[in-house]
Amino acid sequence: MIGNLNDRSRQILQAIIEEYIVTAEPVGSRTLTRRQGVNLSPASVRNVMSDLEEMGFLSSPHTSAGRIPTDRAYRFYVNTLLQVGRVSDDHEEQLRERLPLQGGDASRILRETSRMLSSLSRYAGVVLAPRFTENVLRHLEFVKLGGLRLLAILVTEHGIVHNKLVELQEDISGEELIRMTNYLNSLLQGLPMTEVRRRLIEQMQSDRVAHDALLDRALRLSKQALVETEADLFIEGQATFFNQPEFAEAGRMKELFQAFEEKGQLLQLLDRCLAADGVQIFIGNETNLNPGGMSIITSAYRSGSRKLGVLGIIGPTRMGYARVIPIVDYTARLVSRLLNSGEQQLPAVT
Amino acid sequence: MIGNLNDRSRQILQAIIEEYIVTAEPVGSRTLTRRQGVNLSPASVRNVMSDLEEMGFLSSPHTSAGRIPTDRAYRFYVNTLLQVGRVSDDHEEQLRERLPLQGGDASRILRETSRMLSSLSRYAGVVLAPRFTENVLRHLEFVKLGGLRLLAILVTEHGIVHNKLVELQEDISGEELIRMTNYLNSLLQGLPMTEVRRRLIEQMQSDRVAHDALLDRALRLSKQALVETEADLFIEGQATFFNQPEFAEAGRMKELFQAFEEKGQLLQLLDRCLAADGVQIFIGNETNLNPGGMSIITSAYRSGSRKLGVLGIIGPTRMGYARVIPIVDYTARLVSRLLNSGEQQLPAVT
DNA sequence: GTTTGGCACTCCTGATTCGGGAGTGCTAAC
DNA sequence: GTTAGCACTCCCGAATCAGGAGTGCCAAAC
Repeated sequence: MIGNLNDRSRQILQAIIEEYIVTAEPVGSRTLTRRQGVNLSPASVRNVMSDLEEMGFLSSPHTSAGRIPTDRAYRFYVNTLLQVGRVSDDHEEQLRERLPLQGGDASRILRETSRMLSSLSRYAGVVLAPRFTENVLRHLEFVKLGGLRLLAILVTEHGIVHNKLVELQEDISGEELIRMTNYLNSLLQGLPMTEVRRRLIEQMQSDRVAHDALLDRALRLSKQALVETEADLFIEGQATFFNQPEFAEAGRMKELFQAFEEKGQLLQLLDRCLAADGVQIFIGNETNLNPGGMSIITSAYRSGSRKLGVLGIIGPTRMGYARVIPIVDYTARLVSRLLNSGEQQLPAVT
Repeated sequence: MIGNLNDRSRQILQAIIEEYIVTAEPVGSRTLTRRQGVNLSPASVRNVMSDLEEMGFLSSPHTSAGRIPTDRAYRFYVNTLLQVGRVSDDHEEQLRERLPLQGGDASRILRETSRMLSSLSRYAGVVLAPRFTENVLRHLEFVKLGGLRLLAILVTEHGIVHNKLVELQEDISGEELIRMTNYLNSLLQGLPMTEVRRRLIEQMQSDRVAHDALLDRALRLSKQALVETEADLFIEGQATFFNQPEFAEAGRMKELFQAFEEKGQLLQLLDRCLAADGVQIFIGNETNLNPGGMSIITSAYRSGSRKLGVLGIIGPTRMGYARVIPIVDYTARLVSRLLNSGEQQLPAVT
């Protein structure tokens, strides 16, 4: 049934969608004919619109209003009508210039990415930081704090730092700590996190460890430190939703912001996005987000073939897809490069 | 002029404020007399109200509406009328139970604190993480990432971790790195950050360093790593503002959320709060926040006599001060204890 | 047979009107 | 000093109304 549209219907559907994206008002036949590119009488357009409505591409808020596109229409639009261009030179320049933050560690770059996504798209930007478990361990360090508290610091390949507090039952000397750290690093460095866990358990049963209480303790401590933490999620530009008339109603807006604060739904959705390749687009109800009427456009950033995380933008379903898709696409590529190589133009140190 | 109020005026002012805090509607003389505790006729009340208005404690939105308290009234209320109780047992229990997060590092505890502040007060919670510069350095570590990138990790006394990326001009061996790290730690550990900088510069001019290129390099690297980062600020429960009728208007709400996203103003304000002792209250315009009509109640959390950061709540000026002040006060004490000693009930490790 | 003009009808929207309610200030009586 | 009474003000919500934009359908035109 989809795609079962002749040229004229497509043209009109496209015109309606694009008009609606700009005005946020139901589009009437008359309005449409005034648009450049539609050379038909209102009555003809009405016939086509009526068909489109029957096919589920349009709906009317009430009898004598214009039509608005359904989720299905947007889906069709994105899949077959839309032609995506390249990112504009200006946007490209801004991204290349502002993303490689001076002395920025990975989290700061990701947060700034979220800001940039928002400011360029004029919707909200989202960046899901690399899942801890999907990463390669670069370094493991224990730092003694006051009392019996020990801070475990884990650094992944791409400079993402995680830390976790563990409480000791009995004190440990500085030398023991160093020995532990050395042992663990030689054991675990360079392993993907998924491997790390396995290696720990394996090692616990080895002879060497059975005869060395300190090593045993080290393994148990690091197992503690590896408990998965909640994923970091940067959302910036939430306030852009105040510009969208479809969220003008206070109740909707409240729901929206509560969803943003809670993050659970969003994390789930972004996990789905992470699974797929290339630019992902979820439209309206496809997102399963609670206050409906939102779409999300994402792309994974990666290191070689391994996906690190996901970034993109969230806006109303009535969104400038053509404009935004290239931004997301380009940003994902750029961030991939930034996190991987030393492309950052940092002030060098001798 | 302030305090120049007889008993009856005070009683009435208090009644008006408390009524307005609950209803968010201008309070009329008639309404007030129906309130328990006011045994006067509406006409008498009107006389008093008229006086209070002239003194700047009340204002009327228009001729025939009731009166609403001015900032000045709230200030008077907070200073002299209000009697602050203790935090409720239930709240105390919730805080003691949920704040010592399993394996939570300091930032997670602070974020959770912000959430708790919001959920108990039903306003927005804010927590300003310890300023880097106000802290004592516990440990300094360099981790080599891919290429010539080096990740500097700084841990403060209370387990706050900062990290910064620096780019090397020429490669460095693992051994050299260890030597560097050892040297720096022995030099800087235990020093307050303000001292650290001084010590670095002092050391750079010493004989020992002049004859050892590696040490020189180490000093320069750590100087880079010490560039101040923006302070972390956790705001949770922003959506509570949707429940406040005075922010119902979309324009105000938009301004509010933009201010929250931008954080600059808020940081400034919290810095002011950090300067003072005990529970700080800024009312309405005293906050200098952009969308007016907000108040903030804060208290510093500390380590011994040194203040680490500030936490509190932000709500509309029309806020349940009596209810909220004890929450903020207690939370600040609790967080101070949590960050300082090993009071956290973590699963122990042998 | 597609396209189009015409027409009756629907429904939202914004402006206007209007009465009730709540509150005020003033005055005079207690 | 306190209070009852009274005239007046102003907001607020409901009701009304006209205008505009849009629709569906039909019949004529191409």
